[in-house]
Amino acid sequence: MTARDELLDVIHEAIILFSRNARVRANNMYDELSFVAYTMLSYVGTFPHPTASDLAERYGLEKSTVSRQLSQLEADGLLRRVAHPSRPRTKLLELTDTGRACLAHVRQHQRKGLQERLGRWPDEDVETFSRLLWRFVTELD
Amino acid sequence: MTARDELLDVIHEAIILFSRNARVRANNMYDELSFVAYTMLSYVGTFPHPTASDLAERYGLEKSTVSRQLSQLEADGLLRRVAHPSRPRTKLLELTDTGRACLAHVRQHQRKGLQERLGRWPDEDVETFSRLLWRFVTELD
DNA sequence: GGTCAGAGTTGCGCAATACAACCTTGACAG
DNA sequence: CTGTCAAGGTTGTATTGCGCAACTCTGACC
Repeated sequence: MTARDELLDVIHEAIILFSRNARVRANNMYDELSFVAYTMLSYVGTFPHPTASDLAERYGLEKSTVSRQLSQLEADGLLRRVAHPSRPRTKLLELTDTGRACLAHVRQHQRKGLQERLGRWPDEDVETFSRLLWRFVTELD
Repeated sequence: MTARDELLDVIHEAIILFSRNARVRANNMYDELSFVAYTMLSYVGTFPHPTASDLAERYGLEKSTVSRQLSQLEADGLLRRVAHPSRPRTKLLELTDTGRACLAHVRQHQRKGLQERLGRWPDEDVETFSRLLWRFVTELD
């Protein structure tokens, strides 16, 4: 086993801890939103007027899954599905005011949590970590 | 919003992608093991003769969840629950030969996958990423 | 001897997800 | 003009992972 292999194993174990962790902490992210709910709201907040299919593609989910999640969010008054101006079967997603407020609130909360977690990290490490982590998650061909 | 806040937001979005990703890829990790199954086998492989409670604590899971997963693994012939020499109600976990082989196989596969994903990363970045990621996931007080 | 704590297991229910079947409507071939 | 098809979603059904609460043992301690 090469030195690089050992690094890969550390990364792999870290991924597992990471995922478990995320799953556990996910559902009390902030007790107004579940992990999935937040994920979707956040996407709509960042890329205005996406379709359900966009979401499905981005996160590798089934369209049925996305559909149901969106129904829930709509029922909760956090987003709307509005008709596409030209394509009739297509619906565009947009946040309601409540949704926007809720998102901002949770984001604030998240940022604070991360800040605490990285409290003693020097800026330089945070910068490096952010860059490498982002490269890692988007490195999918 | 400070520069650090922006980094935190990148990290946060990366975490989301990461988790979604992990969840999706998790279940066809290698079609012999589920994500949870692998997680537990791997732990037993690394820290010999743990108890179910050790697993629960490590991964922040309910003991009931762990118990059921272990039953499944035992039924599949991948591990055994053997009596603790002195504490009667306690059971120690150990891999069967099949379990060990299966674990080695999946690990090999994982390593290859990671290697491809990080193919063009210089050793130095892999080293840094490994170190920071590990620090991050274990930074939980 | 009676209560208690530790380690697990089981009953029950929920949430996220996939897969497959279906609906609706525009587009395009003949 | 009609028939087939693809795009975008929704609904039926089943599975999986998980938590909470109740329960079972069994040794320990007062």
